[in-house]
Amino acid sequence: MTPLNDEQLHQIRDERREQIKAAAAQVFARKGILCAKMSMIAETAGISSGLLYHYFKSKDELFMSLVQEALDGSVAAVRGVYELPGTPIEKIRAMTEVILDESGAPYFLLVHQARTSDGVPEPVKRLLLQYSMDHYIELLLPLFEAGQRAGEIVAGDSRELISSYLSVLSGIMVVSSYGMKDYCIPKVDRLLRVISSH
Amino acid sequence: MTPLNDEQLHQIRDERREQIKAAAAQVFARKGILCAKMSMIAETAGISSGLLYHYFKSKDELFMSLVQEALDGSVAAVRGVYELPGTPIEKIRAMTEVILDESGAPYFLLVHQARTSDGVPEPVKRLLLQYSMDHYIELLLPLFEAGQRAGEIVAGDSRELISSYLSVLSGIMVVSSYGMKDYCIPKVDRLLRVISSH
Amino acid sequence: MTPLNDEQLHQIRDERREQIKAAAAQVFARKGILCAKMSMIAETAGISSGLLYHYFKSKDELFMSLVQEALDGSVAAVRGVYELPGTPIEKIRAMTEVILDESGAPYFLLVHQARTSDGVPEPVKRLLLQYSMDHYIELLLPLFEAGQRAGEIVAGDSRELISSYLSVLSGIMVVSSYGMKDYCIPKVDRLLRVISSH
Amino acid sequence: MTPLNDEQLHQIRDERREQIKAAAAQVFARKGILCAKMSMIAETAGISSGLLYHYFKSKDELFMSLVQEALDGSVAAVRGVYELPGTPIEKIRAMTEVILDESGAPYFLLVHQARTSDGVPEPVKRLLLQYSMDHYIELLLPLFEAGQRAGEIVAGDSRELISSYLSVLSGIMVVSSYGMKDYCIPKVDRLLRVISSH
DNA sequence: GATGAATGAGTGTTCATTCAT
DNA sequence: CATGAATGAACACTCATTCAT
Repeated sequence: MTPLNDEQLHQIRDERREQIKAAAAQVFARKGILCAKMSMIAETAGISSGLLYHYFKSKDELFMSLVQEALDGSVAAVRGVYELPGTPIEKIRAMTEVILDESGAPYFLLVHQARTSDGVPEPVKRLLLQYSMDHYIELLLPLFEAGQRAGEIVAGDSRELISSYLSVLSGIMVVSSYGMKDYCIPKVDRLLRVISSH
Repeated sequence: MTPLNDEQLHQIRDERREQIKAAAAQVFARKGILCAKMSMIAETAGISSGLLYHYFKSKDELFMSLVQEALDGSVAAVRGVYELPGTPIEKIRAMTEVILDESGAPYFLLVHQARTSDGVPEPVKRLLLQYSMDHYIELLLPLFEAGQRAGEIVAGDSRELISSYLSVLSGIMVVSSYGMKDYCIPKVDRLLRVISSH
Repeated sequence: MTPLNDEQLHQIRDERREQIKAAAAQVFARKGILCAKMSMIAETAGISSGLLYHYFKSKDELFMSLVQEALDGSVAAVRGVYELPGTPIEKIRAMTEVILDESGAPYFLLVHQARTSDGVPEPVKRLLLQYSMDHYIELLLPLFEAGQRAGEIVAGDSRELISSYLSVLSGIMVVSSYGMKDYCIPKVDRLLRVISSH
Repeated sequence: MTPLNDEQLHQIRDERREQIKAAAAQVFARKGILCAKMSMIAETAGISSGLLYHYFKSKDELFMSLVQEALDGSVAAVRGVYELPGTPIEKIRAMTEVILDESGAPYFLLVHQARTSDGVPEPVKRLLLQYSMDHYIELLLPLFEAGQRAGEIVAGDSRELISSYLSVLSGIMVVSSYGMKDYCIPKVDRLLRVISSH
């Protein structure tokens, strides 16, 4: 009796969800929650605005699901640094390249928007508290300390060093995420000078 | 009962305009054009929203006049770097400190918003074309080249160097402009490592 | 694999229609036309919302078919009062009990909704004109007049008496139809006092 | 400097609020919260829909303020019964006349809608708990008991008697509140028969 | 026959802007 | 000059209805 079997239906739903999430990530990243229009997300995704609500209960829920995913991904990416080959500074260089690789830009901006915009729903705020910058600093601490011991990274307060480096990277990501020619993404080697002992 | 004379009226008018612009700069910087509400600007300025329209024809005009001012100011500030005492790198260090000094943050953010937000009125876009990053690069070129000749600044493509440095500074300004504990403003010395030859 | 024959199809169709009408009566009675959602009717009936439209062209048509049925049933019920055993007042008492018996409540409410809601489609309005309160008064007139002649019912304008009694009954049905503890259904004897001569 | 003085402003605001409340009472009473459209209230009040929101934060708040007022008024009216002249049954007759007087109908319906509709905001539900039917029964208890002692009111469970009478009255109000010729408001004497000992 | 994905018109609400005072 | 009441266009979200499968 069922005209489309469960598997087909499931596949359609999944595809649509991904299609919507991709469109939404782009729009939210650029505009922030308040300024992002659902109609614009729908248009970007190539669907009617009504259909958006078959897949996500509300703008807030859609935003939250994206932020959740971005945060999970970013933690995984940072954790993954330990699997990379090479000395500490080489690992950091590889991680930096991954971060600056523009494919992750929308997600970076998304989290930035979530951290800095008004109108962020309360559940997202709670989520962000769990993924504060300190969280990332702790994740990277062993790596930087190893680098310092190896003489590859300048001596000094490691947490402050990591915080500075991440702020620089975040800043670059944010300003360069708009596809504007005004800002450029510096070469990785230049950025590494901030922390390397040369 | 005595009607105010022209001069007094003019003075009131000027004071009000400044009062409004200060409030608007703050609100626009934090929210972007689209999300900044005229009512919020009025409230911040301590006046009625209706009065806003006696002084500025529209939100767009108000925004544009602020961007104009911020751009003029930033050019003046960058030009001023040549008046600062010391060697090239010392001048750059001083300029960096001024930029990162939070007092200039609202204007910086304002220009950033103007460059990256949607909904920016066409005249503002034209304005920004005249003040592209290249414009600042040209202004700073003699200084950086002098620094390179003096051996204070790493050798290499000076334009690319300046562009990278400005992007890093801009990024830091943007991410740290929200008073969030997540991002930190690195020490100036750390940032200078990006360009200095040590 | 063997396709169902016409008779079986017809039977399925009829069963479905009844299933839908039962669900719809319940939902319309509680919410009114405008607030009743087709999705809610579908869910109550245990079918997909799309299927609703195989059986009823539109919400309005579904509503109208229910109202038609409820009106026909109510006329039949009132006509049936003459078949009941006993004296006029005993017949009326029996009828009152049937009316207040909650099993008929959904249909009663349905007609009430049809009479009082906005958004009632024009054809339904025309239908209701044919089944005005006067129609019921005429049906009951012989019974009440017999009661008056028998001294069981208070003397006076019989039409006004019937109208008052029906209004009281309708009112009770409506306010008590929500399963709320705030309103109670009075004992039949109490209500009969309105018309009985004691 | 202030162009309209506070008093004038206050007066305009009060007038508008009353104008809106009158329109809203009418629309809410007829349609219930969910089906009442703010645009319709605005139209009924003769103002733009935007202006509604200068005076009431939301549909819910508007609804609640009306329900609050209606409940306060109804309690005051019932309490006022003790100030009326005459014997207990005469007081009740007077009170009944006041209730059935159509001027209060919209408020009656409003409370009815609040008690029975879906979509009633939580604060209103809490309000209604405080003004349950039991509340009114307690208010009227001394009066009915006095009537019973005086032999004017039939003996029996007074609370049940009051509850029945109020249900009958409420029902009449509700069904007759739509300005429909189908239902009539019975004469007060007829309704009093429900409780009087004759 | 049966499903549920898809659409689009309509509703509650916000906000830039105007205007009477 | 100054106010805030008033408007209307725009946006988030809902729901009757259609249609491919």
